[in-house]
Amino acid sequence: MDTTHEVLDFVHNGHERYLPHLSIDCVIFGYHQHQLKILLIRYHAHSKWSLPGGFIARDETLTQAASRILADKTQLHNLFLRQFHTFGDSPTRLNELGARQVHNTTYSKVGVTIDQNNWLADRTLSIGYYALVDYSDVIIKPEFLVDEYCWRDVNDIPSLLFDHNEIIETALLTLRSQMYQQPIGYNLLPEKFTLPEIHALYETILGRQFDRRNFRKKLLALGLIRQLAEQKKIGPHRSPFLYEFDSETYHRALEEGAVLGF
Amino acid sequence: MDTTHEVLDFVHNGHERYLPHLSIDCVIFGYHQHQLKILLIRYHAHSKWSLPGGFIARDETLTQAASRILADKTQLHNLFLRQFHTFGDSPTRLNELGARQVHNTTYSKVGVTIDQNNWLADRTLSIGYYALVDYSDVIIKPEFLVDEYCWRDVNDIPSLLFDHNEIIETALLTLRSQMYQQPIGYNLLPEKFTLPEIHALYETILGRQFDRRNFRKKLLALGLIRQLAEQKKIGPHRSPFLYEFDSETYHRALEEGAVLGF
DNA sequence: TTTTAATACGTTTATTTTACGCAATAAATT
DNA sequence: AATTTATTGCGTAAAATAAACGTATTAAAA
Repeated sequence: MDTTHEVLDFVHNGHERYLPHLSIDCVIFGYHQHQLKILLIRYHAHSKWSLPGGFIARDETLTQAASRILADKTQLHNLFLRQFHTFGDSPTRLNELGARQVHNTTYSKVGVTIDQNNWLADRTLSIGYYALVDYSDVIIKPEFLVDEYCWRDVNDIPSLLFDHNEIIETALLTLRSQMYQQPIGYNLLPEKFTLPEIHALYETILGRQFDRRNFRKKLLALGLIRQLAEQKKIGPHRSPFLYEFDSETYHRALEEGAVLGF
Repeated sequence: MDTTHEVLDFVHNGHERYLPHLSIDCVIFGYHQHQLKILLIRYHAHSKWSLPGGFIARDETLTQAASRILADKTQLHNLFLRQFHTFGDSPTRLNELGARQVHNTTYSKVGVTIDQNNWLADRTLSIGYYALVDYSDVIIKPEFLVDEYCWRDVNDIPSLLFDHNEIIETALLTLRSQMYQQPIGYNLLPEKFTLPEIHALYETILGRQFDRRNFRKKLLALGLIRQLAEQKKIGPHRSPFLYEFDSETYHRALEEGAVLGF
């Protein structure tokens, strides 16, 4: 939606294309060099930030909808994306009047008022998805109704609209718990990577430290990674070896789980 | 809904009370004496069985809706109940014509046809919840539109309506994975229970064996259970001691997780 | 050549898990 | 009353895993 005309059409006829009462909210975790951030957006004329989200088209699957919304925001495809919870308990979701006021602030940009009968004024449950991206790869495409974007550190999230703080909390718990069981987030590494790189990835996402030497032993023992003959040049220090994933073990671990057990 | 009149009102005016496009499906696991079963229902005039489910009232939270639906089916309250996934990918959910035919078979009982514009004919996503009950406690209340009920062993589930087989598969995976992390299912035991009782509970739900002696050591080491002075009389064999939960450790384990690690 | 800061590749110790052995006991059987 | 049977209680030894840590190697700069 890039023009006033498109937004007006969405407000008045969106319910023909999208399912009402349901939205998707995306917690997009952005990892880069020892930092884990979340993409937030600020809708027009709002002071509070929100999670990026969208609606489910009537003719697409739920997974397609989530992928499309994620791709719209990041311009990236085939990202790691997982559903984690559906939110329908918060008072801010039940209070239609409050939700309508929030929408009216946003849509004031196109001079339209969401009345009680508008489909956007309905009570809406939200299906939460989380994604993992390298935030240095993301190119934000400005959206008509969004004033600002930012990457905020997971430990420094401000008070957000609706129940979005709770959504982030649940997403982070899910991500961390799943990362202990499955080889998640490996799409954040290049094809060939060094031990310090994958080590930093784990430490950052899980928010704790791992002994370098035990970490290496564990991944090798699980057969998840394979050491290559090549080394990487990294400035003034000893050159670390490059590793690659053993794709068979990797995919088996994704399906059946491979307990890291640190 | 017990009468034709109530059903007709539901078909024609249900969208005023309930959110369209969304349903809740409940996988009700029934445990009893070394058996784990799932409650299935057969809607009027159908050959295939389904999961029990329902809709979300406009003025209740998602959790309230799931609890209400579960209580309606089992006549039991305060059961262990958890959301596990929202389903919106299956072709049987996207194909509105197919879904409408299924509804028409059911509602033929009251001589009404669901037309294309009826709210029940809309595409519907389903939020999956699972519950754990002692099936010997359950008193099924007959419903007007349901011809038959049954408890089927988890290892012997027939082909069900829509994507309900997939929903059960996901529920079972979730239940088992969560049971390794948290003290789940303890509401299936009496206040004071014996080691063989809790041992059988774990073996049955997780579908594998645990060494009796190591199992006891583990639960005691975690501080989850406390041995009492009392013993239980069990016919012709040695009297087992009774145990109770340490409620502090128990609740901490529910929140923070306590890895069983067998 | 020495220094610095990083990686590589161990070894040792502690802890946890797994596999069993065997005595105790309640009631039925001889 | 002793024996048998099926079960529970409690322990120990071995194996596997996790945690802690030592030290040589290496790349480049001082």
